[in-house]
Amino acid sequence: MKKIARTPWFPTYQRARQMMTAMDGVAASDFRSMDEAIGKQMGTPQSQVSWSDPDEWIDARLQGKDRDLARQLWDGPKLNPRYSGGEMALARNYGLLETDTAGVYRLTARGQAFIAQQPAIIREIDEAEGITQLLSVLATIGTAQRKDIVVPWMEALAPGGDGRSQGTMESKLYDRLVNVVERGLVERDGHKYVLTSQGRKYATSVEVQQKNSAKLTLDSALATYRAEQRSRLRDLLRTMHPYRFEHLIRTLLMAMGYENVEVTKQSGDGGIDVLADLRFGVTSFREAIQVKRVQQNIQPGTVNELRGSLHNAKALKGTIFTVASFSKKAREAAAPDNTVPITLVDGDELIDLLIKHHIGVTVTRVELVTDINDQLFSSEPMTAQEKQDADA
DNA sequence: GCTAATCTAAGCTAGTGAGG
DNA sequence: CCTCACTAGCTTAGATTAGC
Repeated sequence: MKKIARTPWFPTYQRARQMMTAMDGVAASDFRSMDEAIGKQMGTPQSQVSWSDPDEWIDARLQGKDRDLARQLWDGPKLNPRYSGGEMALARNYGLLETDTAGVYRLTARGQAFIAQQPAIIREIDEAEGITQLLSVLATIGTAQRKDIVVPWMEALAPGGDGRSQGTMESKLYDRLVNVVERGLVERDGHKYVLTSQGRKYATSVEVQQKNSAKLTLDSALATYRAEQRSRLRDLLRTMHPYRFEHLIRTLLMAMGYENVEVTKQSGDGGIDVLADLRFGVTSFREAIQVKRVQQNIQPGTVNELRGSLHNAKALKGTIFTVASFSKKAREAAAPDNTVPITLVDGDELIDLLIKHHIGVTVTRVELVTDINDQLFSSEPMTAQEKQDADA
């Protein structure tokens, strides 16, 4: 899966535009040469080298063409040549700047669109770099510190995480917050970040476009996933050992609130596999359960056999569990007039019960923000009516 | 066509200083 | 005074190239 928010040292778009404009027409080899010359002089944590003031170091540490290019970047757009990696990575990752046959950097059509701030390309990059997801998170949680944002943001990018550590994502988040603050989408007050009305508008417009399609994709993916898990459960139920199956039903009955649940002897059970008591207030009655782990649909004979042995087992009621299904005649036989009804539980219902009572399965709940109340976050002042409602 | 060497992009984290 | 934000540089995974 393609990771969202991949560009390292994610720059502000303002700086990226300046960098790309400055690099248009520069030979890629010249840039590489300057980058290498700088790289060779980088320090270590023990003997640190300062790169914060290019006016100081460009002349002292670079010569010739390297020096000229560094000057070009610094004197004009004030881009520190030491920290140009992010801008170049962005340009590379999204095909904004490419080398021509002569090895010279040229703005592509996409690059020109980006510099002209055309919404389509900006939105595409925002999407791939986790900006839109970040705005959504902020819209949901309101004013927040970075530490409050990072986990929900990671979840929004890749539910369950994508292998990158929280520390990594914290630094990525920092870069992206700087980016959205620069664009006026988010306002920063000390450690607190909050969406501006412009940011809210942008987040909403992106969401309205995405919501339907994203929600549909999610729904269909969930439906497919559920169907796959059910089908797997059904396969396992069909092949599991019959005696294990009886015990599985026993566990299920206990989870459902039955008492004194016992699996009867494996042979000579007169069609009864499990006995259990069901309590109703102060009284309780005995229920006899027949378990059929067979592929074929259950026929009326099985129903009648169970009903016949209820008396011997001192049971008032009977239930048949199967992994398959019941024939039409069997269903008729189960609920005739004047005699004791027999409850029938087929494979589908059984799987529902196992999932509902978490027997043999682990169920994870997924929390989704499915709608955002635009009115509540409106940039317009409150109307008199709204004020009145709020007070009431 | 395979392996080793080299290169590149991106992740990690120590250290420092600001904020509450 | 402690926690959090941020910088800066090292390390490493993965891709690419060279050598056999």
